[in-house]
Amino acid sequence: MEKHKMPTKERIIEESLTLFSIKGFKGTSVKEIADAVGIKDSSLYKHFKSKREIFDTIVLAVGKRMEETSKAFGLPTDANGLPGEDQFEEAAIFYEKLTLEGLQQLSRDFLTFYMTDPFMSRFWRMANIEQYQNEEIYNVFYKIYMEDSIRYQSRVFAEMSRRGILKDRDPEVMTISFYAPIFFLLSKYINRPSKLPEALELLERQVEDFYLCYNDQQEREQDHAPNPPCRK
Amino acid sequence: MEKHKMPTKERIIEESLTLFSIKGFKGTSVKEIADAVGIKDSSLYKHFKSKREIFDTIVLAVGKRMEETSKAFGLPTDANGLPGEDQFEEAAIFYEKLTLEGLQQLSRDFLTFYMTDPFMSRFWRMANIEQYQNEEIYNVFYKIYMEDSIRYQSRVFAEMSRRGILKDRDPEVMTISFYAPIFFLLSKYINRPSKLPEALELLERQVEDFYLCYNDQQEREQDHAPNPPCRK
DNA sequence: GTCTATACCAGGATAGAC
DNA sequence: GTCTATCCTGGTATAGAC
Repeated sequence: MEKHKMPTKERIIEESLTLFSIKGFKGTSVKEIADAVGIKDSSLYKHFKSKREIFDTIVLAVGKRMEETSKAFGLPTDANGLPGEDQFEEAAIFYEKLTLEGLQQLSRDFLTFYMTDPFMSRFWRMANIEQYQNEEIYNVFYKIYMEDSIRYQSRVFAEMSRRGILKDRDPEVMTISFYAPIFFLLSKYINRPSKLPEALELLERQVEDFYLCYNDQQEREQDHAPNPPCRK
Repeated sequence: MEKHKMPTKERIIEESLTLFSIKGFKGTSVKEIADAVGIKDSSLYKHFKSKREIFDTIVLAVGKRMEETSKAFGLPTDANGLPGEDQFEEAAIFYEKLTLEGLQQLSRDFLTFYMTDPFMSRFWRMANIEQYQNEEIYNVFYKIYMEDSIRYQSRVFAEMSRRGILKDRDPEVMTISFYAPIFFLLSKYINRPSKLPEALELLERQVEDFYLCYNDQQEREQDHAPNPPCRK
């Protein structure tokens, strides 16, 4: 464990996040945090001037962390949740991946990341606990997980429909069809990281079916005879 | 308001649930509850012997309430989450409804119920807050919303595949495809009941698309020429 | 930057009058 | 079954020695 090499301030953040993500802000005492870090509660105030400040620091840190990592999944990176029109090269990464294997890779990485990344999984839980009480957390949680992702991916999927990669269906609906199962599995398994394989197995079948439903190139292997849509 | 006609004990339950669903158990003080009810905090102990007892009473009450109402949606009603084999007449209600209109009705009712039912919407939030801290709540929340629903509906959908109403796809996948968007919308809108129409509009499109993907009777109107599956 | 000691208050709960 | 008064614990935070 290199934990003991970490500066105390970071260790406080670390242990606080763990505790907040289980017991919530109110449910966690300063003494518990101090105990976990291995110092006296009063010493803690040399690093932060209040318990609240620890919490706020975490929220801030997550904001930064998300921005860094969101690019890895081709998610929007600026403040209002939409990439500039000229940022669409990033989206191109998506298009490349839109074979079944690419989609599965992407969704698998996404689920694995949120379930196992020590920072993100704890933040998910903390946000879940605090969302109704804390305006800022609510906005972050709601915006990141339920609005930005959907809005951005809708545009990607719309573009893919235009290119004939996906069927010509409502892009927002397709996005939710793709994203909601991931969100559901995340909610279900976030607290049981040991069951990640089970979650991934389910996800794989889910994405396979998504592809069956919405892929518009059913004869790709043979590379001819573009089929008519099932209906409409 | 007939609130004032209610016995004090019920009013305590009532106000506690509201507060717990926003601030959590730890975040809610006995004084806050008493204030909301309109009595002194000490008086509260004539009705419950501790704050914990109020909480437990709510959890218990919800358990009962759920059992009563779950039947309305054809959900399982016994302890282990599966209806007895002889209970499958209940499921028949499902089959009847499995026109597009029936499915939309069902999902609409479901979402509306959880978002607007004063008891259920608050319980959802409370369960969400307390799930990581409270074993019992976790089990209830997890079991009801993420396991029982899926397991039961999977069997219904499997039966429907067998009858040629739905395509012959993985029943569990179909169930999650149907259920996850509802779960997602519930998570997104549970705290914003005024946006119910927006949620319902999204849901309608979602279910319509589900039907497009999985219904196996694409030419029902004409009642002939059963089509081959899109693939496989 | 960690400790001990302490101030201070809020929250849960009880006793006893009415 | 509601009140006032009170107890006690535990939690946040500060002061000051080392």
